Formats: sequence, structure tokens, C-alpha cells
Amino acid sequence: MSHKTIDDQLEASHYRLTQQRRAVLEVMRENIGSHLTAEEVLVKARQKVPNIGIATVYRTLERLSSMQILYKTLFDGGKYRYEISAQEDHQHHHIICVSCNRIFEVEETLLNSLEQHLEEQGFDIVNHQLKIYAYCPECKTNKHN
Amino acid sequence: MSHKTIDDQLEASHYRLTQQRRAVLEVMRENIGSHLTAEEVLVKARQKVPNIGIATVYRTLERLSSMQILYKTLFDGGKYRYEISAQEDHQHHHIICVSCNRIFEVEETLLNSLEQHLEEQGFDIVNHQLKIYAYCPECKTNKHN
DNA sequence: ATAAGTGCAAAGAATTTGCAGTTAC
DNA sequence: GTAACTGCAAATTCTTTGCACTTAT
Repeated sequence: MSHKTIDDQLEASHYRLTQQRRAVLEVMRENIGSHLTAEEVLVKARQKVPNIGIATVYRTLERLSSMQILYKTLFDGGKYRYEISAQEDHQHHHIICVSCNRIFEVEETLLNSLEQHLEEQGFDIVNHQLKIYAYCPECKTNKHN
Repeated sequence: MSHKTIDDQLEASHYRLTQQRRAVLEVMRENIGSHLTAEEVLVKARQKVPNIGIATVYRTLERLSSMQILYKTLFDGGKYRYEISAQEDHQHHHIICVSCNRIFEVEETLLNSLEQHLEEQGFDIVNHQLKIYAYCPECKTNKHN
């Protein structure tokens, strides 16, 4: 639904819409709520543009991240993962299942009082990231077998 | 104060107390509240044991982390940083100054209601990490020059 | 004595960069 | 036409591993 906004942003930044970038962007749009590695994006993008290289994927993901179109987050294991951003809200929280490694999203809000406290202490908060490691409901059930 | 506990733990695990490990542990103890990279630990450890190599530092940090004596945390930029753990509490939160890159600690507690909410939804929380990106009070002042 | 630990250098994994050729505008 | 973009391969950066030598117990 916010395709127009993103497209406008791209337009405004003299961003050339090459097949490769189009493919990466499509992949990200087709995977809302997923947190893909560059390698995973490469595999999916190759279904659209077979010759696309990993360097182009990295360059595109980096660029889209710096334009706030994607979020780039470092998860344990040492890999960056990318997800398409849901326009307004620029804080996102994750629950990582320690068993199946699926990533769930938590909705914002509960950190407001903490932030307020810190602002009173003189910090000027730019962003925050919360990662919660847990057994997801499904794995929690299964681990009792 | 908790040296005895850590030493007991090491003792109990048949961990050989070599000069190198002693040096790494001393470095960590001399830097409570700091979040050191392996490279930074190496430099400090070499002041005690000049020939210590980076591989030993990594192996020692890894081992101490798996024994819960250290925390190992991945920060943006893609490097792991290590800090000595304050026994009881195993959740720690950081404020990273986006200007000077110093890392500050936030005291626990404010996530309890969030956790409670998630537990009700069927998640079994193992751990969590909160990273807050902010201007620290000092940099906040300076940036208005 | 011997199992565990060490330093070195080589290997790995993820990401970035240089460059000659290609393409969107 | 040309500045921007691409793919490839080489370079970087951080971390891990193999191996012959050393050391704590």
C-alpha cells in the first residue's frame, strides 16, 4: 500500500530503476515480515534476474537501508538481516525463537516510560532495538515430547 | 567481590589456569562496565603476557562466555564485545552513543510488563537484549556548538 | 607423563571494493 | 552520450581451526 511513497522516494533521489534493483525491491515486498539475509535475497532475486550478483544485492540493500526503506539489523550469528519498513514507525522489536530460529515481531509502545526516564537523565534517544530470545508457543509445546 | 565464585567455577570445570587465561580474566576484571572487543582485550593482555596471540584471546573469551562468566554481545558494526558478568542478573541493556560510541548501561526492570504480556501469549522467554541508540548527555551538549 | 593449552599461519564466513564493461536516463 | 550501475574477482575484516610445540597438573 505504501508503494507509492517508496517509489516517490526513489524517484526523488535519482535512483535508477534497474532490473536488479527492481528485483530486490520486489523480493522485499513479497516478504513483508520476513528478515532476509543478503544471501537469501540473492537466491530469490535470481528467480527474477538470473545473473544478479551478490555485490549488487549488498549495494542495493545498503542503499535502501540508508534511505530507510529497509531495516538492517544484526542478529546473533553475525549476519545482517533486512526487512522492508512499515513506513511511520522506525523502531521494531523481535522475538527470536531459540529453537526454530523463526523471528516474530513485537508491537511497539512498552518502552516509552524507559525512554522518558533516560531523556530526563540527559540522553537524546535516536533509536532502539529490542531482541527477545524465547521459545515460541509452538516450540514450547513440542519441547515437552 | 565475586572473584571467589568465578574462581570456584573455573576450579570445578578443570580449567587450567595458564598465564594467558589469568591475563585475560584480569583484563576483564579491571574493566568492569566496559565492553571490549577481542582486539582490545589482546592489547591489554599483552601488557601482562607479551606473546599472547589473538587465537588464545578468542578461545578464552569464548570459553568464559559459555561459562556465563562473560557476556558476549554483537553490536552494530559486526563485532562481538565482551564484558564481565555481574553474577545474578543475566539481562543487560545498553545505550550506545551515536556520536562518541561509548556504551552505557541501563538498569533492568522496565521490560517486565512486556515479558508478562508475551508469556501470556505462549512465549517462553529465555533472555532479551535491548540496545538504545542515543546522544549521551555530553555529546548532546557538544553537538550544539 | 600426558592431556590440555598455546602461537602461528592458514582457512572461513560475511561484506566491501576496484575495475572494465553495460545500461538507464 | 554519459554518469550511474553491474558482475566478477580480489581485498577486507572478524573469527575459527589445524598443527607442532609447550605447560599445568
